[in-house]
Amino acid sequence: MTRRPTIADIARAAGVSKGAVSYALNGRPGVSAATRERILAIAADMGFVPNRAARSLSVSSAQTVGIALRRPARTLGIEPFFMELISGMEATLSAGSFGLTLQIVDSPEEELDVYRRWWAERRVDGVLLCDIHVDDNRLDVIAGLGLPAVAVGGPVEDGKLAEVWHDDIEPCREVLEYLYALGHRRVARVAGLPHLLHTTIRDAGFESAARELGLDSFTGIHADYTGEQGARITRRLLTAPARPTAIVYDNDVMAVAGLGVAHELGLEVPERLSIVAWDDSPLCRLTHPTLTSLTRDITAYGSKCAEVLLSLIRDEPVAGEGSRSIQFTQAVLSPRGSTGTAPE
Amino acid sequence: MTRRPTIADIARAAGVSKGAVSYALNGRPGVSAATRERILAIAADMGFVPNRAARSLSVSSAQTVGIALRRPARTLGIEPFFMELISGMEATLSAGSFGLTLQIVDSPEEELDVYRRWWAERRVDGVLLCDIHVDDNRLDVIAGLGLPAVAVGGPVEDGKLAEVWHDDIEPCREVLEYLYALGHRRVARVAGLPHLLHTTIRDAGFESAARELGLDSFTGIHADYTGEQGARITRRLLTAPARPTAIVYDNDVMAVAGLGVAHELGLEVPERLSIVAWDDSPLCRLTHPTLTSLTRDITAYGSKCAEVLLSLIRDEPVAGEGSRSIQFTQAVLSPRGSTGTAPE
DNA sequence: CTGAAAGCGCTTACAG
DNA sequence: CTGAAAGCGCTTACAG
Repeated sequence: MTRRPTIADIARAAGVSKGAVSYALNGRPGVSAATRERILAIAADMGFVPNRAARSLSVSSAQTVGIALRRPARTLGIEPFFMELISGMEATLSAGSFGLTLQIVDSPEEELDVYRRWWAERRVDGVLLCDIHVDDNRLDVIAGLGLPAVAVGGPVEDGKLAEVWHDDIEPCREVLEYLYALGHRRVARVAGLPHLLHTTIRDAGFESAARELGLDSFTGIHADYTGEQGARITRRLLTAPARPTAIVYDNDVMAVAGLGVAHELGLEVPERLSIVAWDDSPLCRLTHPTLTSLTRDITAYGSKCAEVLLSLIRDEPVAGEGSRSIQFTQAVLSPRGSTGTAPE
Repeated sequence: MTRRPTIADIARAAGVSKGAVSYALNGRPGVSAATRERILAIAADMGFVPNRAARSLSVSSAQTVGIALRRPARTLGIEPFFMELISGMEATLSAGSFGLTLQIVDSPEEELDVYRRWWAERRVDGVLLCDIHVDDNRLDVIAGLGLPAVAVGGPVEDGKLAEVWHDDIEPCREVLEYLYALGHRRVARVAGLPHLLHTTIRDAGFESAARELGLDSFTGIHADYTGEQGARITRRLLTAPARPTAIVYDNDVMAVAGLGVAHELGLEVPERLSIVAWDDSPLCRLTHPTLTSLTRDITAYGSKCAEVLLSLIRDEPVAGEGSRSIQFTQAVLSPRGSTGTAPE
């Protein structure tokens, strides 16, 4: 167990004051070039790394960002979305030498408690808010604390928090127009949780596109992103009279489950049923046929969210953006094997 | 932006010294019951939460545990394994009011740098080591630092680090005996990365079980856990002469990809090909047919690893364990739709 | 049982 | 340009 050197050790070795060491290490004026060099050399030689807690206590900054994830562990596990998102966030954070603290919570109340505690403990300098709800009370609480935060999703556009979102309306239209062109007139959608903001946005987007195209029927049923519900609802849809010829899913997991049900019922995909997934994880290329899906770069999205949060924390303007409501690249359709012309 | 109260504020309000407040808050002797009550009431009233950095600096403990994940983001995302593992760890850590710091790294060198930096910064009190390799040099580095750590996997049994592992030999035997009983004589395995310790253990386990059972052929091919490689190798296996009648995969993702290839080649599962997955994530129940798999409770495994690490950090004996090499419940076979009697 | 003081390892005004 | 000192918010021996 090696001893960890402190600035006092360096100061002693260099024959200067602790203050001088601090100035030299932080590239601030107050020491001559020669002294600075000498101090830096000694610090490097000793393998000096500043004690985080001491630094945090002095500058009142944790150099850490927090993320609280709700969802039950089992759901989180299978959703490639979150790991990809976190990977992207983490890459940007560690490039800015910020750490990421992760906590998994069971309820909205617990989540708010975590934010309050983090803030009170000064454990984090900011937070990344996932799964934005309709009338999300977290925004008020966090804005009330004065804790820098970025809403991962939206747009809420109430000005309380910074947000990074993508247009979901246009992709809805793109999907339905594509299916329409393939001859589909009865389309169903297995949607996400109804209280999530992006679900309601997609609800509206699909509804209006379906109306404008004049589809014979468009049914939307809300689910919880799990394979179980995806399978159950698909089974119900496919065994009803006048079943849909195409189903659009709000995530990849439910789409894979839906494909399984089609196999189970002996309905060939895409000959007798077309399937479209939202979120193009590797999961969509695992199946046979591969799944047509709405692709977005989730890792890049996570990076962007982290980048905006760092700007906020550093009190800098967000690079290249005029407002705190930032639109990210929208999802685009990647046609694959699971979609084809509608059966007559 | 509310002001965060400090012990000085409480001391002033209670008319006592900061020391007394600290004793009262931490349940230590040094204050009368009456004073303690009063201080606690005032603290609660002010919504006092101790500043983490100040506490850490005093007691020289970060109340935080670190985990560094290697793998490319894309692979991490789709592997349900890691999110489940992290969920389990996090639950135990937050129950012990420890935080979890997550960093994703690109190379073994970077990973070691992260540990060294965490240690030097006193940013974490211990680390959880994933993906234990054959001749894993991380064990030496971490033991050298004197950083408390738990190896998630093993057994390495060199005594350098605490470890939580499960017997992989017996499950290998269980799978092959099961397939043998179903009449399978030509079995293949799509294995994990060859430098991972558990891969080599399974290699040996399968080899010896195959020999003892007297299978006609047992082929093992190493892969990288991705769907792409799982699919490619499966395609190669199934198009070769004297193709196997059953394939065992080292993870769920490759097994799902393998099932896709079977569909693609028009080989009915399980009539003409049986498939077994290792690690029973919800992914295995998403497909049709559902996948027979080796089930282990990964969330509970993560919890156990965190529990052992907390014991180490607190310098307590590990509850109910005699040594630092702890065996966890082994995986058991969960037969589902993807396995059946061998074709004649 | 209680208070005043020193210390954890940094940063940062403030004098020389 | 440099040094001595105070301060961040806790904890903890040490006197009374």
